[in-house]
Amino acid sequence: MARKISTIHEVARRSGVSVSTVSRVFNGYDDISEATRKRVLATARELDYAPSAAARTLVKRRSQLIGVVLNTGEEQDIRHPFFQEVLVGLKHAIGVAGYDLLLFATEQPHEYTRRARHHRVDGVVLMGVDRADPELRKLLEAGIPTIAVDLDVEGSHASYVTSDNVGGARLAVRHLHELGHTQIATIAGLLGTKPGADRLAGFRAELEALKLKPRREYEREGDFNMESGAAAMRQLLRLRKRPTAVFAASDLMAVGAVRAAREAGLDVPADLAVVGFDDIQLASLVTPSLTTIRQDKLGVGTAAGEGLLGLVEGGRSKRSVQPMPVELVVRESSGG
Amino acid sequence: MARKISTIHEVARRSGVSVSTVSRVFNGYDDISEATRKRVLATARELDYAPSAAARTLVKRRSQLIGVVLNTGEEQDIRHPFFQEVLVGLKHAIGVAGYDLLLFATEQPHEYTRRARHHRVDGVVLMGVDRADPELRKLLEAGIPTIAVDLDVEGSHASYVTSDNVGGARLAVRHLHELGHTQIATIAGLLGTKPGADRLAGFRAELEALKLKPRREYEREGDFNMESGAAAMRQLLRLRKRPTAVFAASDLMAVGAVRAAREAGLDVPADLAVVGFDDIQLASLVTPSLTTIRQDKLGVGTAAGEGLLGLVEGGRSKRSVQPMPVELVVRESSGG
DNA sequence: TTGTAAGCGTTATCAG
DNA sequence: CTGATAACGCTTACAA
Repeated sequence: MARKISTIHEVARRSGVSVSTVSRVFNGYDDISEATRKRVLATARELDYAPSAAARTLVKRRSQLIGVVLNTGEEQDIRHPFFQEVLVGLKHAIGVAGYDLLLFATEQPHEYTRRARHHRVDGVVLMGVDRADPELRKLLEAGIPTIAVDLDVEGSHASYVTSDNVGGARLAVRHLHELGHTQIATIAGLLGTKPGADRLAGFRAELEALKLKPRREYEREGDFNMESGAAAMRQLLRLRKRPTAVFAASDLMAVGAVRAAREAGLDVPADLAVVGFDDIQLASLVTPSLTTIRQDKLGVGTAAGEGLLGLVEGGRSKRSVQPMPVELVVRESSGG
Repeated sequence: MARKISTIHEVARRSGVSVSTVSRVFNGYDDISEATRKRVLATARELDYAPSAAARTLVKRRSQLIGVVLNTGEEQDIRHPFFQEVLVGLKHAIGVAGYDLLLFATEQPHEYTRRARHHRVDGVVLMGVDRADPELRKLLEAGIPTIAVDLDVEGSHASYVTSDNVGGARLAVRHLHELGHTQIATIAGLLGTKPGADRLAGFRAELEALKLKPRREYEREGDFNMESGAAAMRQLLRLRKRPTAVFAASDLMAVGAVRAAREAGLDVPADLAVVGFDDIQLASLVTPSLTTIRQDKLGVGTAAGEGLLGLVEGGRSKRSVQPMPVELVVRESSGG
């Protein structure tokens, strides 16, 4: 039933011109008489003609496609609403520039460099990719413009975008300090990830800036998920000098921490102040609502898209990596 | 820096065979001597050869690409984690079959039929598309295999997938009834959408099956979001004979309803039992935790992918539309 | 079992 | 301003 797709030849024939003329019209050249342009456009509309992306890619050697690697780990990443919003921002940014997104789906574990070449994508966005992924090196070596999210890759054709994790962590600690807390602990995210490491760094930096005594036992590593937050909190509560405030590197861990504290008979925020990170939807809906550091997820996606287009079109965009601004959102859990 | 992409000709030359032989090897034909196959594969690996998708698409007239229309409305859809999970399921299902996803990003409002032809996608998945979208008709007429999510399109090359909304609503009502409730209200979703309409239909059907008296004033329409749930609840509470239980057609509306009830001084579930729909992440994390109808979002995505591949590869898959099973998850808000 | 050659639908170069 | 024509990289009869 699929109506036959019409080609440039038909448009040419039906409007009495050559294919090159049609091609020129469709590529916006201006050395075309207004009359023929109109005629061509008209018959094209009649035939519902759409140029073949494949043919075009073949000769122009670029596809107007941006490849997206979205590692949806067994369970973890999927649950994280983060990527969805980033994707929306990305889609918008590259859409206005006339590109479409190619989401690599084929299951070959991590063969994305080959697939990028296969489709001749003009650039690649990496999301949820592990820094240890061996494909990463291959991709960078291939010279394909690349932007990673939350992973610090750099090179002449590669860059990354991430939120201001250090600044956000400092904001959180400062907030707690202003509330009078001096025994502030942290539940860090996976330290193998850039956000995990940076948020811990920010935590330490602000402690130092505030001249608060750093204590190793006040630093616990989680995996960004709720259960790990609860586990870490239980350990913190076992300390002889337990913290009165805790900065969790994700909202989910913060929720876990709150639960663990309550199970131990503590009141949040009266006995324990908690600050999270991300400002995911549930942050405002749990009880107590979560004070947190808001990431601009849409903005991260937009920045990734624009940064990538810079690399793709403008040659290397020398613009250094600018972390995306974050914002402290005060709610109940910190008692602020 | 981008290393030149090697072509089939180079592979052919370097391994001393013709291009057609290389082509045969890569297309898995078996009329190739084991010796040459090995040789070809070896040099291909050496050159890091990846066949050109564009060239292949041009001659085979199919792209191994599935187009995805993901309407991320100004705010609403984005916030809904639903699509992310469906996308993951879809990606997996079509990935194992060797397809990739093409996410239409270009901003032309709804020109997706043209874009589908432009890229010669083998099929299209529609998500978040409005039933009134004029492009919808064009797409179906174009004869491109299409599967919609939560939108009942049908045709020789089109079908859809959705959860068992009617059954889910009935489950919810029955649960409330078993708990002793007889004054059960509903906060429906947008009735212009398939899930909204079906959940209301299920609500009514179960009421009738249970021989409960239907009351028009116990039916309120929301828009799936929290605030609309709260607003609807406030109205329900104003009735002289207020309901003792309410089935909300989304978890977000259920949360809104709970809040409104509490603001009115009612206790949930003691004074009012609430059941939601979806089982999004926050359902288990709010207080009280939400009794709800769980949708298998991943399953919806997988079903969409498999159904589409059926249409694409097997010709029209005559399999009638099977709603995806849902499940009652009992938590605190219903007092169950 | 393998090679030759004609497309697939565009764009780009070169004439006119 | 417009038309031929040679690529672009691959698949597929058709030969050998």
